[in-house]
Amino acid sequence: MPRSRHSDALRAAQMYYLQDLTMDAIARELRTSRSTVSRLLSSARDTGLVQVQIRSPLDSAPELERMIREQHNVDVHVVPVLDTLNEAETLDRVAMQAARTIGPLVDSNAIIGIAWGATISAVSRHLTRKITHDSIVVQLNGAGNMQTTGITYASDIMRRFGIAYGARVEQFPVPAFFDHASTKTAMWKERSVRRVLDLQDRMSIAIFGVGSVDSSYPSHVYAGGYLDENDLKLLAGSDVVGDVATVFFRADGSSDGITLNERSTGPSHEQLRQVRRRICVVSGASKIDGLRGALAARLATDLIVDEATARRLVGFGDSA
Amino acid sequence: MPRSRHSDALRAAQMYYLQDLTMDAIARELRTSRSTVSRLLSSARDTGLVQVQIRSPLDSAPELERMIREQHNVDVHVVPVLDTLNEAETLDRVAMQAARTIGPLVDSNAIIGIAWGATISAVSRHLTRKITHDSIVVQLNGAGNMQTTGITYASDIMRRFGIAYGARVEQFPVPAFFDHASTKTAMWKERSVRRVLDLQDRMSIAIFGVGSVDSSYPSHVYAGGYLDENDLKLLAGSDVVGDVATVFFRADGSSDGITLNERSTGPSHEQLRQVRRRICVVSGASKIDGLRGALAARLATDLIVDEATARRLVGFGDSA
DNA sequence: TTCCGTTCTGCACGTTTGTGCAAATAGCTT
DNA sequence: AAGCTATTTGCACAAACGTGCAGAACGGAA
Repeated sequence: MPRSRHSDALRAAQMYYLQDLTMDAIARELRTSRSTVSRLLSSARDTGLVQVQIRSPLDSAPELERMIREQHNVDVHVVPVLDTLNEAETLDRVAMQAARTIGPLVDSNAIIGIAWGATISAVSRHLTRKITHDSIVVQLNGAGNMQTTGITYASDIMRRFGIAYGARVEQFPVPAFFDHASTKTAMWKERSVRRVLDLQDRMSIAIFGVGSVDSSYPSHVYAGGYLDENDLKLLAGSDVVGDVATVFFRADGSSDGITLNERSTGPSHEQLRQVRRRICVVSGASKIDGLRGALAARLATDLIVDEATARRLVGFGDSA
Repeated sequence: MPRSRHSDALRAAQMYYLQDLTMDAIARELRTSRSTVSRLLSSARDTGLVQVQIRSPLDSAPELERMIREQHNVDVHVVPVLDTLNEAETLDRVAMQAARTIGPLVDSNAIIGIAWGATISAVSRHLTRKITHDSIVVQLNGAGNMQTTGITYASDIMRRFGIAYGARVEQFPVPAFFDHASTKTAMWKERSVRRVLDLQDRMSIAIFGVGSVDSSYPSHVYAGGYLDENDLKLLAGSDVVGDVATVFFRADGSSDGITLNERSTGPSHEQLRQVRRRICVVSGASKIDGLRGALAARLATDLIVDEATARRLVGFGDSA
């Protein structure tokens, strides 16, 4: 970047955030206008030059967070939102806070696995930039369905992550579900596919939402033409409560004997649990059953969740 | 710490910094006035709940920083200041930025060694709080002189560090220099003194300025009645250019044969070099000779310095 | 309970900051 | 060099913010 532009942004940021000067004073030192300084600072913020972090000392964390942390053994971030907000607004705010919470966790040489979905799509729209080296963003599960190849939707998400972290993007150009398990077996031996699977094996961070069967704001998976009537009947008959990356589970976290999973392209739960950092983003109380299942399956090490859902999770529906 | 006050500050901080809401919107959600939110946020900032960090990606660091980093093998933070500012203003801004730069380096269980002096005193006035557990702040060198015990001056500095990091404070109630080296030898065997020396041995962070002999803004050491005429003559006759924690060195970093050091209560350079993180704060171009010596002696791992002095250090006195 | 000292709150005002817009500048192409 | 487009700049205005002050709420002590 224009050498002087970037270094001015750095100087301005230091003076503003570290020395408490006003933009006016900075403008004079930099011999430019105050508005330019305002813009320099905002560019410093969203190129990740300035990093704002909120560190709630664990021992003074609110009751709610402590309870979830202990009951489910996850690092939890409760996003404060009025429970009167509608689902879309809540999602937006959860997504924004999630994006900023994820930022500091991403490092150079990371391999970041991303599951597509409404929640993660929202997150991808709020990422702040952070320059890393040799990071890779890898898609966790196929996005094709009967109508489309799903490329644009999923790849937009992937691309945004790639841009934000300066990372290479590896798409996964397969359908979400194969029609026949045998096709999957065959494809999984193809070298082009293996390359992606190998990356998934080595990923250091996974980021995903959860699908919930009874969600009133239904996940793409259940509504978007990924499954046919037969599949849906199958699901209904097997106590499935939700999915992570199109791999289904029951309320107790188990997933053995769910035949649909054999045709799914997402990573098995066992494989997912190998990942050091597994970040689950959940917004909306209707996902509560799916979330419970995912936690029971120990799929997440970190949970970012709106306050109302967090309350439901520990049992009390209203005030603190 | 009224439970609700602190947790409101946390919520407000999350909404403001992580969700980009305005204070007005936050006030409505919290059912309070906007001004209260403003105050909540500022308390969140200076209790360390909100941490602002500036991370200049090393490879895009300005020329100046890179040169110093390579020439002297230190992690350097150049504080941007107009070179037209007077010494006092420069000191203030360097001190503020130093305080905020040090913050993130302090962790729980740290043993922090502090040298008193005009520079560190200024730093101590700008520390932002950060809650740690079981940290200890230990004084590196005595502050007594012929007129006073030096207790109040040095202990104010120490106390401020202690408060900022919630750390226990260990003073060092000895003079800056003994009149007789033999007294030092004797005292160094006393258990009350040993306790402090043992802490110094185990310190994980040391924070100090440098004294420079020719400083036009003379260090306390050279002006404050710590040394008598004889001592000063001794110094003049031995090529001394400066000191760190009242231990002197020459331009090449050597300190052998400087007899005054045998009576000084500060840690030997050898001992200081054992410390993992050694942060040197320097403000004012008149300290350049002292700084050069300190760097030659490899006393610092981190250097925080004003821009004008940094320029002099690498040789070009003016513009970039 | 009343009293008094302390802390907290909201208001009002002045200051600081974000941003649409038009002019200026920089970067390319011909 | 001229011409064209894409950025960048400063201005002016509106929005957002910090803070002194006076009154309210709180927390003991008598």
